[in-house]
Amino acid sequence: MTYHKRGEKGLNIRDIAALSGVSVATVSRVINNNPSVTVKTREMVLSVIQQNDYVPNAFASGFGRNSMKIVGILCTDVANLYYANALSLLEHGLRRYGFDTLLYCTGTLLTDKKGAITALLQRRVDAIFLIGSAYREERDNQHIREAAQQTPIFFINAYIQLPNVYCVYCDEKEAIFNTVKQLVSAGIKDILYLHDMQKWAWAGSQKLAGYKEGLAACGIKENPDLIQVVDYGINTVRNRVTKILAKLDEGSKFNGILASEDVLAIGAQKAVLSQKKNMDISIIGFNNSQLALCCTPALTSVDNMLDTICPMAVNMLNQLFKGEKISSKVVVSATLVERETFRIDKNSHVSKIED
Amino acid sequence: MTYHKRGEKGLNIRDIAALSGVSVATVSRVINNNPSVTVKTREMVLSVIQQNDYVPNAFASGFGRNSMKIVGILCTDVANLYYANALSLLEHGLRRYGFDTLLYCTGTLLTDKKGAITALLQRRVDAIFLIGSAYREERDNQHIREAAQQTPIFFINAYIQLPNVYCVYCDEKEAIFNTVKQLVSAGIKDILYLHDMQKWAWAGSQKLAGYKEGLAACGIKENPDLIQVVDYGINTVRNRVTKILAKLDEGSKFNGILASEDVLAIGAQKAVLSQKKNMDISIIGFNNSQLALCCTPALTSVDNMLDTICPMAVNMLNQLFKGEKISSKVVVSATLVERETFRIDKNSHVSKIED
DNA sequence: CTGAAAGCGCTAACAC
DNA sequence: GTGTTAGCGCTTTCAG
Repeated sequence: MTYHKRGEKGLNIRDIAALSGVSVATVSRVINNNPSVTVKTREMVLSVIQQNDYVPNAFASGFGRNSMKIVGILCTDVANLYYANALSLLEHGLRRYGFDTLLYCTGTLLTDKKGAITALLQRRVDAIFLIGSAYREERDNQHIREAAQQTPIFFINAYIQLPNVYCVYCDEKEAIFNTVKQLVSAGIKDILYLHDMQKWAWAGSQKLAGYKEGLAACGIKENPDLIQVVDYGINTVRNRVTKILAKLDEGSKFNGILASEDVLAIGAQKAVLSQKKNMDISIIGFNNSQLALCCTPALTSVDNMLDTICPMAVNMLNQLFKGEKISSKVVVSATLVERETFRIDKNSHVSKIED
Repeated sequence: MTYHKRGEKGLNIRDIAALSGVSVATVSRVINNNPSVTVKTREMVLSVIQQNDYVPNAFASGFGRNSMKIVGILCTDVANLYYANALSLLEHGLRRYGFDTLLYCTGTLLTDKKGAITALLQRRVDAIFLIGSAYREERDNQHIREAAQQTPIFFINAYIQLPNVYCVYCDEKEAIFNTVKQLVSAGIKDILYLHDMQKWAWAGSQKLAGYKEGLAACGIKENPDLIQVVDYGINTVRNRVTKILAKLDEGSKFNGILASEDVLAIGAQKAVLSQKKNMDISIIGFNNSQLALCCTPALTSVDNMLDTICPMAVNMLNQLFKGEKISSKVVVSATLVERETFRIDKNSHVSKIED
């Protein structure tokens, strides 16, 4: 790290200025497309830049300008299709507005989540996106509050009320609520509800509440045996459901399965498919991921609208930077994507579900 | 963008120095855990930092140090599980070495791929990772060569020979070759090969070559009808295979399917499953993605070893920075993950495949 | 339209 | 051990 010497790292703006016989200010103007430069001068400088393969240093530039044109995105795990999808949508949107994306896969440990936010603050990112409700801590969100004092924070699919944080999410409680009603309208009244609670507490409890209230709204008494907390994973769910199916006759029975995640639904489906007897059980997943397309019969799934949420959040960021006022909370409704494991029309004679 | 004034952006190192009654150098030392500072002074400064919520500017720091501790990662599409997986593995590895990850999802257009590389160069990233063979252009890789003059480039699962670029990949040709041999040993001699050629030309042709050579090695004459170029997508493949199955009797027949991607294999599986007659067709996918677990029967798939490739590449980067010599090319062998759609033991009486 | 010069926040010689 | 100070490469006022 020898100092006081340069050149090994390529040319800088000063070199280009010298080579073009203009000042650094002019070169800077050319680089930044500042109109107040003669066409002649501009082309001159440009050609010097070309010929010398000059690559302006974006950080020095952002450093001077006090904006790095970078936003940080946090998710617990990109290898999970849901986050990968959200990330993909956000990244594309942000790039269109000229922002680069700094990615942090934090896992679910609080210290790591905090660490990522601190690092992002040190990087002086222009904004932070938090994907999923894993970033809304149950107890103490002080670190979010503090971070938001430095830079705007966007929650994707989670809600929390804090200054300078903006939440855009899908109403998953309502989504489950409606889905339950649709199942019931189709004559499916005994619904096994599968969810993985341990993480993402907030979203999990929202969905569960939707299930319970949905049943209540239909005048159905909830059966505790039909609410199953499972570990995330196809096989664990498969085993669990297989066991439940085995003692079906003994007590609780069900003719529908609603899961808080496609993976769980698929695990359940495998359990059902492996039964000897040909059971007619409707299954509905959640997230409408690619996985829902891979299983056979293809999984009907609740779409939590990442396609609309993510671009929306990006737009909001842009408006914010333009100085416009933006809402601190926007919530969109989910959509049921019907595939082979449940169809509204096929299962009932009501073609529309009324509220 | 008012200049010549500060404070609105928070404190800087000079403020902390003043508040602690020491010099900026000392504060810098404290921040960077430089041991040559009295415990007393250190704690003093630290407490001042704490009390004032001072957040050092990582860019100014990297700027001085001439390393941003950032690496750029390019992939064509994070929403694709394969890339998401690779990204996840790389990101984790890099973070352990203190690097942040700048993500670019470039798509497959050359201009966008070039643009991303240029942007990364402007960001002065410490290295660039390119995931997948989509970044190895068929004709002209001049931009890669030039970029590599500025910063080391790592290809993940692709090979190209250029100064300062390092390739770590899985020998997919060999993988397909061996798989064909295993199928044949199991008595499956008529193998429908499904691949999507249009993009990732290099990887695609490698695999195809593996298929052809595999057949040749087994003394089987290749049947052009059994080599199908398809578009990526479950349903398009499903339709294609359904058509082929329909006219099975007319000409070509097959009792095995080998696909260059799990998604294709799953599409084919759906076609097979929907046949009336109970067909015994072995299916093997490629990538060993989560999708392979979702379908029923679960898909046997070739694992191209991202789990070993990615950490390995990260290690190499680290060695490179430590000044050690690293190999410009490391290639690992694939592994066949047996699931329900094909089992070596079940299908043949050879428990081991000999070369 | 162009140039001179003062920063941006931090690092690392070098001197004490 | 600690302080002084000259940069890092670029932006932006302010004069001209």
